[in-house]
Amino acid sequence: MPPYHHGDLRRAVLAAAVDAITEHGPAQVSLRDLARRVGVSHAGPVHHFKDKAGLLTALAAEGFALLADALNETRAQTGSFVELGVTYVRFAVRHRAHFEVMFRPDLHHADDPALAEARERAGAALAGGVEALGEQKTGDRRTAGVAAWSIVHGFATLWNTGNLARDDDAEELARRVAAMLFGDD
Amino acid sequence: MPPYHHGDLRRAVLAAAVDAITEHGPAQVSLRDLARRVGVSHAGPVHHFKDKAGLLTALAAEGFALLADALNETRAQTGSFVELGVTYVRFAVRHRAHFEVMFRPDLHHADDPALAEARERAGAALAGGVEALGEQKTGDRRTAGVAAWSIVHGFATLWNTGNLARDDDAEELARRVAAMLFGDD
DNA sequence: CCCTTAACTTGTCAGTGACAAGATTGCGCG
DNA sequence: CGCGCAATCTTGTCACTGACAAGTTAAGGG
Repeated sequence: MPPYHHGDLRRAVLAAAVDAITEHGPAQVSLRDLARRVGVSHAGPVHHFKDKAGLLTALAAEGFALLADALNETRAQTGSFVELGVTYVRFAVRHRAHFEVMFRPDLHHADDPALAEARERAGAALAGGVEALGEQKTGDRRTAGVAAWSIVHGFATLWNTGNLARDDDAEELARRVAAMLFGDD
Repeated sequence: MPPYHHGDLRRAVLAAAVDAITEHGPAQVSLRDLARRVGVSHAGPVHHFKDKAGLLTALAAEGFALLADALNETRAQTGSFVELGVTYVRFAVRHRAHFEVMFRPDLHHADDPALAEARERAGAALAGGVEALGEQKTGDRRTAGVAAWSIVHGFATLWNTGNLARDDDAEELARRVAAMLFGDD
């Protein structure tokens, strides 16, 4: 007989959600299935997330936080924009479930402060990497930032949706693609 | 009393789906709601699409066909890669519902031949635009193609998910971003 | 030791996707 | 002209889902 109190239901449900989404995509996960996986009654998770959207919002926030950490780490280590882009792509591939939920605002509670803050942090980390590029290469800095984000985000999305040939290594191809944007810095 | 046979249910349901997805996102559309909008019983649409996934697959195929047409048209008119990219973005913004479904393979019947063929056609149109670029600019042609697709797809996705500032004009900003990839050709 | 409150369960309701079986209609073919 | 067949649509049903309401259990501060 399992104990009445799970102990760390919130974390367990989030982990189960990652598994379920990785297997079947975010569209087909159900709160009830997650509850079953974790071994808890069908309304258990509701207490922690309020909503299905609440669950996915929490997942998205966690994802942005993880991304921000990863970006800041490679920024501290290399200072290279290309490697920052590779980190972005690596995150998207390795944390596919998080990544898919992060950019699906129709599944979120748009006003969630934790989500907004985490998103902000990740955006700043990415923008900081573009700052490091010389002025002559980037032209307008804001446009350069949008271009940088676009190319790595697009690559990650296309890779994850199976639109790029799978015989390449994602990171290696991403490195060559990112290098095409701003010379090879 | 409406007639027993609708006449063009397939087209009507697809159109209703576009409206519904534009309003509420692809996650919350229900076959039953579409049936209601069109004025037909809840199982009517099933006959034409078999599945919910079948409906979305048909929508995606229609989207790829429209995109291929648009790309081929501007390719015939300008031959400029930048304008091809702008066309890609314009399509994504103007046909948001189609675009969202097109790149969500977890909602499709992956083996649908019509979808594969339409996707093929759009891919070829895009690749053709990159061919036109001089060899010295592109380096490896395959990598250049991936980079081109990535940057316009990423921009379109970020714009549609509300991650880019809305005070810009999408097409104008997209033009500047695309121009950053291969000089300004 | 109590009692407040967080954590979880049980029960229920409307809405959904899928399927089966029946009703209606248009159309080809004799 | 009319008969029958197949496509189109309807009605009925089932298991599953998200949301909510109300009850149960346990933990921890006073």
